[in-house]
Amino acid sequence: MLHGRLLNYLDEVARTGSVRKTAEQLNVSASAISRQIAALEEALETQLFDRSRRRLTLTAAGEILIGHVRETLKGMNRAEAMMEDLKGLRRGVVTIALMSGLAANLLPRAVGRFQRANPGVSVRMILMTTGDDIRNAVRAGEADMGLGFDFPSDADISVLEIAIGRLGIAVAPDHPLARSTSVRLSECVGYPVAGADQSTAIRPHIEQVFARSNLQISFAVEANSIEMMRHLAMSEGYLTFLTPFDIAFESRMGRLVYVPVREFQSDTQQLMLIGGRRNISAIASVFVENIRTVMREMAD
Amino acid sequence: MLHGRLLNYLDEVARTGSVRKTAEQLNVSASAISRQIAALEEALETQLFDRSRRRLTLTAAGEILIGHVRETLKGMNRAEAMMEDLKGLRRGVVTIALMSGLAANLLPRAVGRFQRANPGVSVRMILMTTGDDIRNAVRAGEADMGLGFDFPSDADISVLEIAIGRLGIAVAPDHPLARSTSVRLSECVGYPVAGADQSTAIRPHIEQVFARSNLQISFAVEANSIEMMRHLAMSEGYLTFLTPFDIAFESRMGRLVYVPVREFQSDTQQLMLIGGRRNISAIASVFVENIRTVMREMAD
DNA sequence: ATACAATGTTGCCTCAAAGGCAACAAAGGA
DNA sequence: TCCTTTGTTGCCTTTGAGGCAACATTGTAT
Repeated sequence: MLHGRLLNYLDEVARTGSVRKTAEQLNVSASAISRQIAALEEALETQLFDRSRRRLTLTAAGEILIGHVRETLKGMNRAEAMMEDLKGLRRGVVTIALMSGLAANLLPRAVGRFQRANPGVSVRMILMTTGDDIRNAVRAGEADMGLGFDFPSDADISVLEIAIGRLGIAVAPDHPLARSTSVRLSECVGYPVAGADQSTAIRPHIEQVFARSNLQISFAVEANSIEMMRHLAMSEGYLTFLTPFDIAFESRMGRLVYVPVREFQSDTQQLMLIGGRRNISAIASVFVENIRTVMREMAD
Repeated sequence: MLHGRLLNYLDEVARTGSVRKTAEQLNVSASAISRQIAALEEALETQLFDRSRRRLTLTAAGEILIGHVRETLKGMNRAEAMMEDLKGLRRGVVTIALMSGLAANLLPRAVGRFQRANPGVSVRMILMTTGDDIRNAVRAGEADMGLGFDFPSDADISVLEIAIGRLGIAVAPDHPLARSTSVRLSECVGYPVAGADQSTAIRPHIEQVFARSNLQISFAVEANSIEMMRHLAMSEGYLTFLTPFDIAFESRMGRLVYVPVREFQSDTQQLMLIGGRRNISAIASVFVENIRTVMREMAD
């Protein structure tokens, strides 16, 4: 099996306080249990049980560990149940609601992997314009999960994965600033800028930082489409303020370059994958794991 | 170590898609990894990787399992870090906010165990009258955790443990109903009843069920103290509506008997242990684990 | 106070299982 | 088509987990 028997030993010994009772319960010898626990304590260089009286009682460190142990055992049961569920249904629907800008970058790879491994399961992607729409769709059960930036914490929403991205500039490889490893905000003025308009979530961030630096910035072009901003940067040489997530694909292709901006250091954007409160379906959680993987890959 | 190396094998193979790369990375032979994974798949009777192309790619079931694997590895790191923290501070303060009624039953045992193992750590118990007070105390950081019934879900609150208790009647062992294993609501009328008053959380539940059954009930005594109700049941022979949690101690001593009521079957009360959103301190999570254990013991 | 029963631990042994090495079949690329 | 690289398998070594019996220690009942 995946997990050694030590986990069960610890759980039962913590529960009964007795090595011999545990031994009888689990059909092993008492010595085996005693030895395994002693070895673990030595490996961790931490006393887990208090043996002063005749019963073994958990120490503070032991309480911490037993929490992890029980969480692990429960998790394994959940996983096994889900895998069992999966054997039946090889078809179904997974629905995800997301911000329009993310459609071209993050999702396609995740969807590709997923459907290659799971033909017969169709994926519905619902593009939305505001974060509130996404949250409502997830809360109402219209979507199994949602993907977007900076969702506020919410009772009926659980955060499945989170990745931080620092706002910076995205420019074509032949742009004067493309070779820098880091730029100041003052270096950005003077170049034609294509910016996100007032309807986007990024805009307030940008204005705030410019105001703090006492710098005046004028946008040569404004748009509510990240897709448009990417093209303006790639083909027309504009400077844009975006995060690495927005240009992941173009970055790999060598068509755009991301450069961090010093003043944006503390202004991070959080890319969040959210789900509803109720238990997610087996096939949906498979898809979740695909997205998680891609998100982690993009965070490097 | 606690967890076998298989966990790391799975994680790395899933990441790289290659057995040989993983072998080099982890300083083991490729055959060892290949065999372990194959053995696990046989034990689970489930294909975890797709070997159709040259690379190993996760199947749907594999995605499920890898989620559990990574959660386990992360959890182990957290636990180790906490245990390390613990080595330094052998003293500190843990603060818990709770409903007055719970003071006499659940907490003393948990506190006793905890302080016996951790002298030098003082425990502050703040008794409060309403659930909202408790939530606010936890949210504001005035208490490390809170214990009470039926907290509504809340963004800044995380549920650390939950135990369900069915409402029923609590009577002295010599009460006519004490020998029943289950009673109907109609059997309860005619006996003198000591009930919780309007300020408590239990009261609405009770009234609702009586109304549904078209039964009229009159309370001979009303009180806002569960302590008082227990004494009325024990010494004066009153019938009270309570949950097993309220009389756990007296039940063990044989001084009160809990009997389920059929009509209350679906009316459950949830005893919840809650914490704030931010990471809990090492010593506080030790205390949490103590309470969890006691809660599980009382749930049998 | 003493004898007894029960507990956790340790020494010695057995055996299963994990790991390493080399060889093999198959798949992808030049 | 040839060659490299991949995952796998057979055979062997080595590690470590488990069983049995004896021991020291602690709590309990007489």
